[in-house]
Amino acid sequence: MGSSASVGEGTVGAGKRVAGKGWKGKRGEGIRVKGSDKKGIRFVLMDGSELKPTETQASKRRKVVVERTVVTVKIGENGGEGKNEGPPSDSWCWRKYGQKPIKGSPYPRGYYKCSTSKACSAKKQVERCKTDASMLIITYTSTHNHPGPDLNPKNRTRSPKEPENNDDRPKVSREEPEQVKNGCEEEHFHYLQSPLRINQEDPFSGNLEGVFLLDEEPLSSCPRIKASSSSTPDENDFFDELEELPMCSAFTSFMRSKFFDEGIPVVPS
DNA sequence: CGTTTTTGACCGGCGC
DNA sequence: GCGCCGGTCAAAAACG
Repeated sequence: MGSSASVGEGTVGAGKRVAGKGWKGKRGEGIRVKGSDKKGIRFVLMDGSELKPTETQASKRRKVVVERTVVTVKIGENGGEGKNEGPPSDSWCWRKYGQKPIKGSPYPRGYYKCSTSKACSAKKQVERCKTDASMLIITYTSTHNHPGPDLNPKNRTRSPKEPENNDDRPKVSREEPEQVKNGCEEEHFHYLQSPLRINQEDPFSGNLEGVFLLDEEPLSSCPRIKASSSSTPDENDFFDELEELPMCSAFTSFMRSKFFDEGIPVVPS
């Protein structure tokens, strides 16, 4: 399926890259040494500090204390007029470091790291909604530990690689000729859902610090999504599942205003 | 030339 | 205890 799309865009073949040439065997020589520290999983605390598996109870539960913010966006079908202001959440530079097919989803998930600062542990995962390819589900993990790029367009001197707009999707255009030809579709997606901070540790813990906790994506809370996207039975099924999630419009409204006002929500310290 | 992307392999957690 | 799956790393290639 060379039609894999952007988020996952996957697919190798799709791209311009002539993979297949000498790509194999690169690691087959046993380069990877078991036990090497390269694989260290970092546990980022809500306050941005990091803990090493070996020195924290987190070693037992990887999801602990990992802050996550989920944003659902719709790839604009049109110019997305006013929305061009752009997603405040992505004024950062992201560098893709991996991609993996996800079970249950026809689209692969892309993994991005903040490239603004090497020391920054901020990451994000971008995947397409399994039921609606026009929708992107972006999950931000950790927070930026640096000032970050200036949100002012005139001051934005981010990486030369990224398109100067909403860079939620760093390079979709490179391998998604089909969409690209339509213009700037991907550059004008709309936010359908406010970002939500998810603390996977324990939804019931009292350690909220003003942060809302959710168990799943908030799609169900956004009527617009259903209204505009529900076009197939599958989707209904998909949303049906989500409807079980506890959400309230007041909450989303709050988050949305907060989000657009501050950009990427940062953990209050 | 430097940076980013691509992609297979590896690691570790979790479920059964 | 085993297998599955998600997440991350790093080499090589491509892009600007």
